[in-house]
Amino acid sequence: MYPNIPPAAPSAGEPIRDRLARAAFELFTVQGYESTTIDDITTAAGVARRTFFRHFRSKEDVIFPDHDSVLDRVRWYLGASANTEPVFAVAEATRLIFESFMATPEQTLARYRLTREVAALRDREVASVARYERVLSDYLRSRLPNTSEAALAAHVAAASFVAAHNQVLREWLRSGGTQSPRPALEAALTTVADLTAPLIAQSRRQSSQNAV
Amino acid sequence: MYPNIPPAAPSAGEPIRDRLARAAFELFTVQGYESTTIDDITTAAGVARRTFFRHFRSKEDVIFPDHDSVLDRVRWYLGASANTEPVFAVAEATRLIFESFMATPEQTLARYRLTREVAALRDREVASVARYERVLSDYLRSRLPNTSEAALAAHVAAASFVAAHNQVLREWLRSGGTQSPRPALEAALTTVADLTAPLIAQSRRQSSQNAV
DNA sequence: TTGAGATCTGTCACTGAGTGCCATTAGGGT
DNA sequence: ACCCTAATGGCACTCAGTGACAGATCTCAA
Repeated sequence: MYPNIPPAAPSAGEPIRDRLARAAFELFTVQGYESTTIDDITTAAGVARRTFFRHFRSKEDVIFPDHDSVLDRVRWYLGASANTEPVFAVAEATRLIFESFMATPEQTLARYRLTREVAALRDREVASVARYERVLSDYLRSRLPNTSEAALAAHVAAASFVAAHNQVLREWLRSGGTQSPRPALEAALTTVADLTAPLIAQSRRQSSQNAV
Repeated sequence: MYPNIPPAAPSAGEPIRDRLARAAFELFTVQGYESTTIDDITTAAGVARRTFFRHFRSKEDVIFPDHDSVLDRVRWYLGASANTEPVFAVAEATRLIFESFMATPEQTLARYRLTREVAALRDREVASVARYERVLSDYLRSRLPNTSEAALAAHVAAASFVAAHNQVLREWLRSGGTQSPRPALEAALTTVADLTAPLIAQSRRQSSQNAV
């Protein structure tokens, strides 16, 4: 005799974490994010309510799976790029981020549809992006002299790369993920690299301290 | 006979909304954000719990007062700038945003101290900033041809101005608000304007459609 | 002064997210 | 069979946020 009747949904040897994520996505898209409770999700996945919070920190977390691991990979790459041209390294880091979204296109698309409608999820997405921007600007600052001009250049360059990334990703998402976005990404990265390279180079040269 | 005994704290004719905000700031800084409940705030302000949510949408909202009205002012200004040079208008809009923070310096400083320590508040701050960036890029897009190069230029320029704004504000906050940040802001705006003006100008010229 | 209408507040009950604690179960190795 | 560990179920609890209703306050008009 089993303590729980297994759920009707197909869920053979699928890990509980995946079952929860799949159930959550389905319910969110069908009946909306706010009107889906954790109880709905866990019931659909055939597990106890408490188990949900052992796999995801919050209800929002089930939508944003592995930003942390991507962040770690980006940090690791930049940590190993101490002798690379800074702007080149940041461009490559941006590619890493972009490819992490393209690794699971259908999930990225589903998340995009949700974030367009739910303000809380949009804000969460924005917060994740800000973390990437932070990693990029921290790296650039580490490669530049400790002046406020250099700090400004680092932040502007990081923000520009992230903006380019987002713009290409958004356009791909809006198109429904039809064509490959990589050529557009390369074009955007080239534009931003050409734009920011002089700014970074200039702030590297001057050891003359700060401003105003 | 009064239905409630007035609280010990001085709170004569002060509007309830201000009483709540003041009590919240004090409690947050003394005993931390998470360990302060709405009950703590309303008890300190001498009002009912329900009243808090009539003045603020959420617990976080009490920290971020009037972003909406600032957004409206920025939108209004940009709406009236249909004949201004786009980059100049965005620079002026950035000044508007910056001055809205400088209008209440001590509150801006207190909020900064809180956002440094509480992740939820930091994310909220980031979301607010993203809304400003959105307004700027929407304006730029409205002033540019409908090509993907122009969209990219608009987003990169908007992100650059916002990054410059944030960098100057952060440096002023870190310094404890000692000197006037306006010269640094002007220098940063000049840098970013010089950087993005060619990008915007180029995307205005070409009516040749899109890329890739 | 009085009364009608609108606005604000107090009170209560409720939903739902998230946490702490403990018992139970499953699996793995000895 | 026996431990040991990790994962799950179940329960109780705190707290944010909302809905509904009653009471209080204010304004304006007659």
